[in-house]
Amino acid sequence: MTAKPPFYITTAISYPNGAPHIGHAYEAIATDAIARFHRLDGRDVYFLTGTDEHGQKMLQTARKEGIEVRDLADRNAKRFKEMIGALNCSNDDFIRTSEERHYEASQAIWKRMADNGDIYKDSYSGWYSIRDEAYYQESETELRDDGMRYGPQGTPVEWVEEESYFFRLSNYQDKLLEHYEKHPEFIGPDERRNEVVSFVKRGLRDLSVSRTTFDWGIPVPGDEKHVMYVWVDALTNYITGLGFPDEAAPNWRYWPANLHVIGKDIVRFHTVYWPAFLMSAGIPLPDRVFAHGFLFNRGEKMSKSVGNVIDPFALIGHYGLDQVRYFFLREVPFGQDGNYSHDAIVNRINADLANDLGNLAQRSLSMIAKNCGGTLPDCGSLSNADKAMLAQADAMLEACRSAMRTQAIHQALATVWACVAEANRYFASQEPWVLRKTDPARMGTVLYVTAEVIRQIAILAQPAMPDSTAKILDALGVPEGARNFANLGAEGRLKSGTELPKPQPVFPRYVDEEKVEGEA
RNA sequence: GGCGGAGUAGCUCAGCUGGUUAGAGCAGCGGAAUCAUAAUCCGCGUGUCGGGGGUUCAAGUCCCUCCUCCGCUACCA
Repeated sequence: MTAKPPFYITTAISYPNGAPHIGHAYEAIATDAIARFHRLDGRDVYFLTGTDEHGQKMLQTARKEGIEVRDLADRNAKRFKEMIGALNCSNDDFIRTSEERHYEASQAIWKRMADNGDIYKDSYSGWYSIRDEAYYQESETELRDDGMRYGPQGTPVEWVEEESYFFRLSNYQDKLLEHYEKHPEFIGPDERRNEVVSFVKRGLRDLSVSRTTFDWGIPVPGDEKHVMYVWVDALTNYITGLGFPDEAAPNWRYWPANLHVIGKDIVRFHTVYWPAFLMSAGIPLPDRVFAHGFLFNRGEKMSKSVGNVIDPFALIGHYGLDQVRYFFLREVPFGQDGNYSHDAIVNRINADLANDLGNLAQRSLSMIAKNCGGTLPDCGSLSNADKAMLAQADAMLEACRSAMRTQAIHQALATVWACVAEANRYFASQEPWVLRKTDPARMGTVLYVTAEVIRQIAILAQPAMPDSTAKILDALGVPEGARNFANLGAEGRLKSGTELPKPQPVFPRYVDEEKVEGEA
């Protein structure tokens, strides 16, 4: 018995200056599915998610609401944590950057970078927009008739000079390029890697990593009027979560991370700044950073003004949690942008879940209940059709693994649903309802084969739909301890004679109540 | 402007290093069956493979050019 190999996976941490939205939910669902996949495949998985709570925007939001920033952080972080729970995520921890442990970790990595000579004090100046919380090049700004200067977002800017610590990012250009070269899998999808490489090739400037204009952040060690600017603070969460700087901590063995799942908008921070920080601090680099796309509601970007902001809690309340998880994972090629609409969700729920899988399980299990005394029938000698059906089911695991190596979750599910479709064809062509009268033993074999195929389908669909697949596996009499990928294939075949509970439909059809609410 | 990607059936997309009548899912139309959640199964596509030119015995697949769309082009996360 060898120890399970570790697998450390993270989501980006969410900025909780507002309520969680569908984008946050999507990232959490996808990361959870990947985590569950590897857990079922025999890895020792550690899954971290959380909130990134510092910065000026949090302060501004708190001021606007007339509350203390820490209270705002507490309130909203709680809501994000609730969302993670409501989505049935299997995370091992939920980190908040306002926690004491994170202050320790961030100051430790800062010191290591400073000890390595990569941090120096200088002054930072430029046209600053308070509203954007960003500096701009003079060329990006314009002087308008009112005598005020405006930034590219149309917000007023003012000339600011600020003392700041800098990180010598410029020293890491060659090292980073070499790393991308030697580890082509470091950035995914591939299109993102090309963008990053071309960005780094243009040359890197040193990075401002502290601020003195606000104090809601982690103090710079030895110079407390500075707080760390977002990059060091936020990215460090990935090692805080494992006990850094205590490298003897029990969870430190999970580092380096196998996978950081992030949105495409923060690719640079994770594939340029983060590895440079880690190199500087003498910490090994993560294996891979994968950027997913954005979700659009009927082709439109979600925005408050358009009024199409979808609350994840409302969504899962309306369609069902596993239905929503399945929809996003199956419908959107992971890594690309995706569209969702009420019609698209209903279509997936009814076609893939209710009609194809749910109905297949129900029709076969009902026959077993009615014609085989409620126990799993004997498996007689196998016909070529039986063998072909089982072979396709047995082959799913390798195809899914191959897809999941590049986070192609949608492809893994497509593989499973191709088997669902084949099982429906198999069932229809074998006509067990006819065999019931002509050859009951043969009917038993067909029902056995069908049940066995459903078993494997359900096991492989667990990462996407943990609760629903558990119900199916219960209905098949599969013990709790026999639901891992190790139980797939010929070794794990269903045992004839097992008593089965009375079958219950698992995936109800979604019936449109004549176009009501839920304008999803 | 520079670099990169994309434009294939009503919709969403597969089509690797060029080679039999260009495919899948969904939607649509017709039929079969009745075990099942009116679910399932079978059959049905005359698509200018964005436009034009070229290379080749042969191009959706290579080259040139044009059009359209998208991403990246550093410090909001």
